Amino acid sequence: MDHATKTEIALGQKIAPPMLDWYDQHRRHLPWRHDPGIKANPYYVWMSEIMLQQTTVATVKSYFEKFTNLWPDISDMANAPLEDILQEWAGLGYYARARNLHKCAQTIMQDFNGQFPETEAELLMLPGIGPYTAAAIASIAFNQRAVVVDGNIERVMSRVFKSYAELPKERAEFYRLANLATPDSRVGDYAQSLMDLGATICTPKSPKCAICPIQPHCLGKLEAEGLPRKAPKKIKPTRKGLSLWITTLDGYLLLERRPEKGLLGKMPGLPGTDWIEGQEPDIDTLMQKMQFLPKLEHQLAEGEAKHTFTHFHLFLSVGKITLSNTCDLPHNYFWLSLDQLDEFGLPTVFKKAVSLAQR
DNA sequence: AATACGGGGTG
DNA sequence: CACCCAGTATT
Repeated sequence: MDHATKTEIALGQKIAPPMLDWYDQHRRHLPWRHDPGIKANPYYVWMSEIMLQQTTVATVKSYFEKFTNLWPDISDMANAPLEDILQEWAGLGYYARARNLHKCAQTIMQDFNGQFPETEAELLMLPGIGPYTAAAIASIAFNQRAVVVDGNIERVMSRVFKSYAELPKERAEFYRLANLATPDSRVGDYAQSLMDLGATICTPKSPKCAICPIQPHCLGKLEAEGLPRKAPKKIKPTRKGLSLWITTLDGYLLLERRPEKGLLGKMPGLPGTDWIEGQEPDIDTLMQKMQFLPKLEHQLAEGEAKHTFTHFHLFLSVGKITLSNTCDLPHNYFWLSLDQLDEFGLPTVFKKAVSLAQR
């Protein structure tokens, strides 16, 4: 399983010391990052790591501040209604993270007496915590040796060891290399130093090898920009859909709560058709679904909202309907006062549709 | 092993 | 526009 050569072992051991020195000198202040010598707040470490999954530091900062102000500790988060958490998560994406955040907080209150488990294996069993996050929390919050491997660290390892392993297929090879480089002490600082390095110096394009603290040991520096090797991406198909902007004369907008599973699960949104590849939106089926409304003739807003999800492009048109007043609704629909719309937490695709309807 | 799952920033 | 990002859960 672990067939490291003596050369690999020797190289691995050269990485942590200069990285920790560099971290001590260049450590960035981040809202969730504890000062040197101060104990980490596991709740902050957990919250930040969940938010940072596939999401940049710049994007996360304001969300982290908002969440820790609204819910200062794990019991506050566990007791909050899920709808409130989704409302505040809106715009950050990957909404299963928010649902799992809530579930995880409740699990920790019920099964762990409100205290985070400190081992990688226990953390791994919690909702929303996978191999990366379990290792990150164990090392950063509890100073346990754990092999932390994220996209940054894969890139740094591929370059330092000049590995031609291809992502995502050979992810295990980068774990093996990262293990060779992981020290036994200050593991949390070490993991964060590598991630900072990947974000600022060992970048995907135009890496700044000239100022890299481990450049003297780096085997791949001459071909850094070509590493790591990655499988070609699939092309995204294009889907089309129609959303409905249904308002009343007394100033309410019709919204629906989306199903728990699937895209934008449990988030609020404009009612509309399914989003389908290769055919026009199925308006007949939509109108049958909206039979509870007194009037169904819509007027098409000019243009389309364009939005790209992880695995498809969307062209969304908007049909406008004006009703004289509100009416009774099925349980997954609700009226929102237009006064509250601007600060209401809608997924970005629906924010775009709203701005189209309001033009 | 492959696919579903957001959105913003960058070159 | 394509690529990237402090990945996880499901199939």
